[in-house]
Amino acid sequence: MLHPAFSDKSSRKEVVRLLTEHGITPTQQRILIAQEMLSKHQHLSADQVMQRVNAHSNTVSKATVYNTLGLFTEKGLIKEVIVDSSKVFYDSNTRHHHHFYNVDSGSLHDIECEHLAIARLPDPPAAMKIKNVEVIVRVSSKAS
Amino acid sequence: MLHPAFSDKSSRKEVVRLLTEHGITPTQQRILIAQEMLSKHQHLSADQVMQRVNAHSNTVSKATVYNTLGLFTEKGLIKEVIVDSSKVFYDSNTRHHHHFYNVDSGSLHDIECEHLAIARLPDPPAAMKIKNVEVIVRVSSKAS
DNA sequence: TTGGGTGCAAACTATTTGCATTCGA
DNA sequence: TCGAATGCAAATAGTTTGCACCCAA
Repeated sequence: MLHPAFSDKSSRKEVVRLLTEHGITPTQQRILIAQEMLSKHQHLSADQVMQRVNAHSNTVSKATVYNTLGLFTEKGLIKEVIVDSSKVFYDSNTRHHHHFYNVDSGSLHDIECEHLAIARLPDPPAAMKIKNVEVIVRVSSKAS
Repeated sequence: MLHPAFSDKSSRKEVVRLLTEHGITPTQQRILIAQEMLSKHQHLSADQVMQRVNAHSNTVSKATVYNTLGLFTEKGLIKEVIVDSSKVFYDSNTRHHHHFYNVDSGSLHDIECEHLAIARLPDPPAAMKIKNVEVIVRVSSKAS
């Protein structure tokens, strides 16, 4: 299941359209980062994005990667996943869903919403509204 | 609801017994940290523990606070709560439960297990076993 | 004496910030 | 042109590590 706006490895033109639609000025660096991040459903850390974008050339600085991923998140292009205290993951699947987190390998797997139901969610504290409900299922290898 | 082993603000003697029972050598610093952390059900960051322990005296270093909280977690005296990319919270409630996380104030509130049921949890990936299932309900003030 | 346990300063890592430079409309 | 975007360096904050010291066997 790919990003709503994509059907295969993102062409530059598709990426430019998508950024524009989300109110993001499509610059050279942002296009490179978006192509890497949105080409398929995946969970990448900022550092992984940095490495992939700069695998051949060396055109995007670390600060720009961080700032750009933050911008994409704010604009709703991607989502942050907080499961590990040591780093943030960015998820190109923006549909509401949950995660298996493999604590041995550090890898994430989606749990589609229709495969996990929450019954009896209590009311939030007074004067608060629910922003989202996230389920993290931490797994480890049976051996360990 | 207090820590299983406590009925009120922890006395030094109670803390020493609890540490010993969990296989932790009760040193001066560990006792101070345990008294602060375990006196009631609460969610504190390492930094908050540091400040409280050293509020009057200045006897425990930052590294020792981190190492000690890590040790307590490993020995099952407290639990880590990962809801915010900027810091880890430590929870003196070791029973299985979930959390409301107020993204405005950064405060956590327990959701007791019996108030939240999960239906249809899918099987974990092959050769993996479930370590825990954690639900985070992020809330914000209705106004914002 | 000696070896693991303890505590802390310093190191490390992820992330953010400030500002001079460059780019895109 | 000119404000927005970028890149870099340095700052920051949370956390981890390396090593001196201590204590029980």
